[in-house]
Amino acid sequence: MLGVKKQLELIKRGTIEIIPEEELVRKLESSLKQNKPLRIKMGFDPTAPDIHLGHTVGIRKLKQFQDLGHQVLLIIGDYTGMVGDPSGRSETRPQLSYEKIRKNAETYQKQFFKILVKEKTEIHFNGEWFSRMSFQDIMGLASKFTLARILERDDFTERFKNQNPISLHELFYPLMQAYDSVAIKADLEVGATEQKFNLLTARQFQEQSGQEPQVILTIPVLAGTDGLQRMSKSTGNYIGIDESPGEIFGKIMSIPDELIYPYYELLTDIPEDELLKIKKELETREINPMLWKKRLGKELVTLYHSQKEANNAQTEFDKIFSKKELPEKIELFHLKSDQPKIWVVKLLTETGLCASSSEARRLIKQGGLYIDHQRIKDENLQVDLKGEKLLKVGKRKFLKIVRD
RNA sequence: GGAGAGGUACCCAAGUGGCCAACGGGAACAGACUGUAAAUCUGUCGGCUAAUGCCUUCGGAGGUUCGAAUCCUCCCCUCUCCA
Repeated sequence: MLGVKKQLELIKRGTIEIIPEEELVRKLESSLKQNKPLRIKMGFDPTAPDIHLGHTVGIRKLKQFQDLGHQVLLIIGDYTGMVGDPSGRSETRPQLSYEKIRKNAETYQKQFFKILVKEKTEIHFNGEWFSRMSFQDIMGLASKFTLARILERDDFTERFKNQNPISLHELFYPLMQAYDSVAIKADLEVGATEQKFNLLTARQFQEQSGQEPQVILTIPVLAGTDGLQRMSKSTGNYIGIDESPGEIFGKIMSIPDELIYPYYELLTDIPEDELLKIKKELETREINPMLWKKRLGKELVTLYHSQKEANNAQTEFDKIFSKKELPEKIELFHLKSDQPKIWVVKLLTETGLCASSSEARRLIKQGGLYIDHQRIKDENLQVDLKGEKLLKVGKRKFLKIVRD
C-alpha cells in the first residue's frame, strides 16, 4: 500500500471537498498501520437501466480507492430507489415499482464492472436491512431528526418557497441513505456535491450508533450533453456506457465546446500535464476544438469498448458528417408490399423513419429526404420499389429498402 | 372542516366567450453555414389531407350558448392562510 501522503494526493484529484480531511488522514494512517483497508461506500439508485457517464465520475473515484487497496462497497438502492432522491430536484420523482427497480439493478451490476474489479467489490441492496425494519424501527429513525434540519436543504427550501409539493416520503430519503452507512459501517462515502446533506446525515447517525463517523468526499456533478442540466436519463442528455461506439462518439461530438475540458478532466485517465495542455489550447483556440472533441470521443469509446472500435467510430463519423458519405453498414428494411410503387410519405411512416405523415411531409418540405442521393421535394411522389432503394433522412438516419 | 389561489401541448408559460391548433421561451426536428451531431442564422414543431378543409386537444365528467381553454355545476389533484 502506498504511503498516506501519496494516497491522499491521488484521492484528492478531481474532488470538490473532503470533510473532514484530518479525519481521512487519520483513517488512512490507521488503515496502513493495521493493514486494514478502509470501507469505501457509494450508493446508486437503479431508477433507469443504464449507467451513464455522470455515474462514472464516482465509480472511477471508487476504482482509485480499489487500486489503492481499499474495500469498495456499492449500495444498490432498491428501497431508496422507490422513494427517489430529492437532492437537487425541484419536483417529486416518479415512484418506480419494485420489479422495475430490481430489473434495472441487474443491468447496473453488469455495467459497474466495466470499471471496477468484480472480485474486489462488495455489493449490497439496501432492502437487505430496510425490508426487515418494523414500523417501530422506522419511527425510531425518524425521531433522530428534526423538520428544521431537513428543511434547511436548498432543494426543499426552494420547493417550499415556490409552493411546489413536497411529499412526506421524500423527507425520509436522507435518513435512509444515512442508515445505509450505519448498516455497512462505512469509513468514507463518495457522492456528488448535491449529496452533501445526505452524506453528512450519515455521520450523525453513525455517531449515535456508536460508530466512527464516515468521511465524506464530494465530486462534481457532470453536465449533460446539452451543457445545461446535470446528466440524467430523464432529461435525455446522457451518454450510457453501454451504448454503441458510434452513439458514444456521436454524442460526444454533440456536446458544446465548453464541456470538452470538464469531460476530459472527469471522465478520462489523461495525465495531468496533458490536461493542462488541452485546457490552454482550448482557451487560446489554437486548434479547432473539434479535434479535441474527436480525441475525447475516442478515449471514451476505448474505455468502454476497445481501441479498434474507437478508430472505427471516428472513421465513420468523418465519413458521414465531414465528407457526407455513407456509413459502412446500412440497415436493410424489408418492406411488405404487393404494389410496385409506394407513396413517399407512406414509405417514411411504414419504415418508422417518421412518426406521422405530417412529420414526413414536413421533413420533405424542408429538404431532409434523399432517395438514392436525390433530394426529394415532391411529397406526392410515388416511389418505384424496383430493386434496392437508399433512404437518407436528415443528417444521420440511413436505411436501405427492399420490397418483399 | 373553513377561506382563497391554481391545474394549458415534451417542459416553462401567455390566453378569461368567436380573430385559438392556442402568444413567448426552452427542448426537439429540418435546412444553411462550419474540417463538430458545437456555436450562429432560418424554418418547422397535434393528427389526417394535393389543397380550400376536416378531426382530436387546454385536470375529469356534465351543462349553458349559434359558438367555450375562457361562463355554470359536480368531482379529482396541488399550493397558501385559518383550525
